[in-house]
Amino acid sequence: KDMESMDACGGGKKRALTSELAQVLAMVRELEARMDQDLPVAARELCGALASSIDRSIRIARSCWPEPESPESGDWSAQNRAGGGNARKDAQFKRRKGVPSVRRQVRATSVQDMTALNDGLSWRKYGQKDILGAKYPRAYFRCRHRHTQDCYATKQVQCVDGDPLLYDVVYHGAHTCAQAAHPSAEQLQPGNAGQEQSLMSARETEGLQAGLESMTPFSGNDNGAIGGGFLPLLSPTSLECPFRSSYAAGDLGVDMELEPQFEEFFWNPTESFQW
DNA sequence: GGCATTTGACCGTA
DNA sequence: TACGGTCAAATGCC
Repeated sequence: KDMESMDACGGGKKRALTSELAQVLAMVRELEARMDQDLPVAARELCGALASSIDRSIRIARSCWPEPESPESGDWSAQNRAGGGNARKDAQFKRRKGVPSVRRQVRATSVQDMTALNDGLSWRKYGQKDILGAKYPRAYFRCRHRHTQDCYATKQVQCVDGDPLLYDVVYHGAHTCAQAAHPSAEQLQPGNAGQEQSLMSARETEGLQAGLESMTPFSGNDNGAIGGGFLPLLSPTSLECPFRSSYAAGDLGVDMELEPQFEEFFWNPTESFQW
């Protein structure tokens, strides 16, 4: 019966679930390796990523085997309705043909933690769009060295509907600029976004965050700060998507959906790309 | 003044 | 034709 239900499930969800479970397996193996190497901090971060991935697997599974009485499954359905379905979003993410893309979901564990959005590379915001059916606008960034070094890497950042701490970050194309040669593999590994001090300068970091902050549909406050805290900037009605002007290091979780050809990248970034 | 962001307009794709 | 992605002029900040 489960298999019948699974058949009723969309092929995209099957693939997503399979991919998610494969990532869980890979992370468990990585966790084993790190424990053997006596790297408790790295192992703890991997645990965060694992938890996020498992959570996503559960959500996907619930969408295949609904639990009507479960408020979470209700939220999931509501999200699908609001967004026109994840399949539509996925299609948008894969829209550009010929340009490899990486979809990475970054979760901040608290409003104090936005380190997950810092990938150590220099981006410049070039646009923002309201997306049909999406609660929050999508911000578009491209490599700062686009014109000087012909680096055509871009990324899109969007707050996930229904989860103010979860951000969809979609990377298109690989960096070909000089800065791409500098980020360490650790920085590009899932879960390590905030562990080491970023190569991104303070101003660049602010730029990224300012870009994200600008996603708010209202702008009544200069910088979003309220008495040492931070104004939630994406929702006019609730404390959602709390982009802020500074952040502290902390635990974070990272979810990823990878194009097949990019899966290797996040686990062996230096081997998969010529930086 | 230089640089970054904002935002309306335009373009390509489905 | 609708929508997402990008461009580029306008604007703001340091």
